[in-house]
Amino acid sequence: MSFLALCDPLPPGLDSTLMHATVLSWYSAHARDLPWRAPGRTPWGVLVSEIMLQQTPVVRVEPVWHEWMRRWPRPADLAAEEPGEAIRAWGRLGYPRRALRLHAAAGAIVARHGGDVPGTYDELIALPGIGDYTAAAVASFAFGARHAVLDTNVRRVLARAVAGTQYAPVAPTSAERRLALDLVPDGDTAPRWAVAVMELGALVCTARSPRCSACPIADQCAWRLAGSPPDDGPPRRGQPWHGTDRQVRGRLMAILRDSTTPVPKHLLEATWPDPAQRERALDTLVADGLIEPLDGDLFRLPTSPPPAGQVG
DNA sequence: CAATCGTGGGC
DNA sequence: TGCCCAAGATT
Repeated sequence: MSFLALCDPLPPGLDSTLMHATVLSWYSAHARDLPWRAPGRTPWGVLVSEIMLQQTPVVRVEPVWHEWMRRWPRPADLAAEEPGEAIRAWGRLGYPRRALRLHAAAGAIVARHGGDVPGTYDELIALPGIGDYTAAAVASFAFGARHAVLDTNVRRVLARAVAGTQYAPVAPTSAERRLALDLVPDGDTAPRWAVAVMELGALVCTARSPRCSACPIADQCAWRLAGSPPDDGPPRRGQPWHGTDRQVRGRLMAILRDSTTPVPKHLLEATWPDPAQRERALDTLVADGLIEPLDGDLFRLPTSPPPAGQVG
């Protein structure tokens, strides 16, 4: 049983009121001026930003987000577009399945919700590509709901400040969820608290070299008060890259993205020397609905949505 | 539940 | 240079 699991509802000695005040004050002074946080933001803009930000840094997302908002200011605009155009406009953000799922989510928003992004967690998480984090984030940021918005930043801040460990567990635990929810203040401060903790993790309480000297809660941080002990958990495995199917898929997608006309298969052969692996990558991309095979050994980005239920 | 799924920048 | 990491979701 973990340290957190022993604490109900909050760890003894944790002054959550002080933590709220300190973090919220810090956020007022240091929050980044991001477009999806601007006063005129729409729920759709928030949703698009959250999907793009999954595993992708802010600096790379910003220009693509602007272009998407310009082209597809409402869910219905994207839904009316070919899925391949969403994939193309995704550019090099990575994980292009997100673009396909976002396109499918736009369709579902039109079909189920009259074209308006739904405001509840349950409705949001039912959309393709939206999981626990994104549903909570959109419900909170765009609609003011009270949720535990548990992303990698928040998990790291709470692991350090409250649990006293350098890193959060590999996967979110029920104890983490309960702690995060218990810490969300009541009333209309909830969404601001959520974004403030996230921002603290992104700018100060970073994974590798935390800037504790600039941290507003350094004097409350359990990890720091314990002498910043190194993580004692199992080593975190990095994902292999060179030689993997992901690398091959990436190269194939790059070619197809950059071509507005169907690409002959022989032009794809230059991407990878191993024919078997190349074929496998091509097959899985077709199966994923990310590319479309045509007669005559031609391939292109998809012009019509994959069969219902396939995107996911 | 562990594996899979892109990409590029910083240290 | 190679490794680690970035607002996860899905099966």
